[in-house]
Amino acid sequence: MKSDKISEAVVRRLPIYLRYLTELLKREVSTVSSQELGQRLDLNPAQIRKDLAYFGDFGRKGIGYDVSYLIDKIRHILKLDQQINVALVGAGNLGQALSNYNTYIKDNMKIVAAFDSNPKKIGNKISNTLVVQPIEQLNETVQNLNIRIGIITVPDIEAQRVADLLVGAGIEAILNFAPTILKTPPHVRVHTADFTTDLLSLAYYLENGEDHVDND
Amino acid sequence: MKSDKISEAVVRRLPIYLRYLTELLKREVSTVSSQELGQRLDLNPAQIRKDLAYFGDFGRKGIGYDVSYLIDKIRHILKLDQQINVALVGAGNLGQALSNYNTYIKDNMKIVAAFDSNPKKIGNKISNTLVVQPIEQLNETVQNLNIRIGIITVPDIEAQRVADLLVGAGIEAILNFAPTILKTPPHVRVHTADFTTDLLSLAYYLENGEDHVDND
DNA sequence: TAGATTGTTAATCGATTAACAATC
DNA sequence: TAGATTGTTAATCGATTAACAATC
Repeated sequence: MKSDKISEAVVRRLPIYLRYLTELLKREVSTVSSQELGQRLDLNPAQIRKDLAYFGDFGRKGIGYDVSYLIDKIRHILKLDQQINVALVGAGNLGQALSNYNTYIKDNMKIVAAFDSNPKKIGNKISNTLVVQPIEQLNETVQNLNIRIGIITVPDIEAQRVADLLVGAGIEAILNFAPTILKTPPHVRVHTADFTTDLLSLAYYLENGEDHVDND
Repeated sequence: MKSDKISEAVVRRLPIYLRYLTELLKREVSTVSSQELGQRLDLNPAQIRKDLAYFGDFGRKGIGYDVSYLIDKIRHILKLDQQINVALVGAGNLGQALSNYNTYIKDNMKIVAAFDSNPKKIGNKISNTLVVQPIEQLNETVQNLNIRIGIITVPDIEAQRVADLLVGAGIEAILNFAPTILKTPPHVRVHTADFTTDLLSLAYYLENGEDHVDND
């Protein structure tokens, strides 16, 4: 077992392993090799072995990895062996879309509260179980329900203000869908899920429709 | 001016520069230095200078970058000086959310058609201008409207089938929101926008709520 | 001119991949 | 035993950062 600082790149691959392993489990596959994993996930087998070896000796030489055992281990590493409560701030279209993914997020991570600042939206049901609360109630609810992660799906201009609220309420991590670089204290982890960046950068890779000249 | 192979990391930063520069333009700031950009965007100034220098000498020593000029240049690099048409496949909650972002995507990239396989959704209006078409019409519409990018917001199991359809219709790039590794020919660029990965990996960085023991 | 800031080279840092002994 | 596959070290590759001459 190693215990250096684990790189972000490694951590981001863990959920990808977890998802595919869960699929294998459902198909009652009991063992898998780094080779097979790599083929399916478009990753180098050595990289997969190395990633996993950071956390322990989970495999068996000559055999591979026990699917069910590895799932348990990764879930533990990701702290998903306990339920993690999540707050959604912003009950617009995107927020609503995410709340419906609750079913997919069967990994012990659950959106347990939704907030919006628009009075018209307060009291609305989004998804089967979530009722939109006024944002003024965020602090109290976060503490009562032991919410540890916040998802921000509000418009750009409100994002920083919401982040401050979440941080003030004691949240530990934020998933930010607004295209803003949030300023947060160092103990709060922020991941940015900005699809406009993904989309616009795609254009770069299009075939040049126009002339292909090197103008200065 | 350089002209090696540009790394993916560089290309992904271009839209980030573009967005902030646009904000500066709106505020009538005419010049900006790599230092200021770096501060605001949480990036190393040297990295910003290097990124931009791959494409040309856009700055002026002792002065910085002309905001308006740099915007034009980046838009050109990203091929956003022409309109890029986009198709949305999957008119569920997420697809609907994205179609409303059309206003935000003022950068000449526009969702011009939406498709779904669910007969109940055909004919529905999503966003102000988009009417959901049956997926059988995808091939024809993509060709008629010169659509070059496809966004996949269908359930996991349908994602690969839809990708095949898009590729068959001659699309050049795909933004995939389904948590599936798509198999596509090498000339088709695929970006994955999988927020479940972002969300689950956040859990890793939470403070250990449980005991902090190194069990084997 | 003096101060500021670029473009670029060299140095550093980090991540991926290859290779292979250990061993099931 | 022979074949397969891990865990890990070493080699490679690529990306970030520091430093500075050029110059506005």
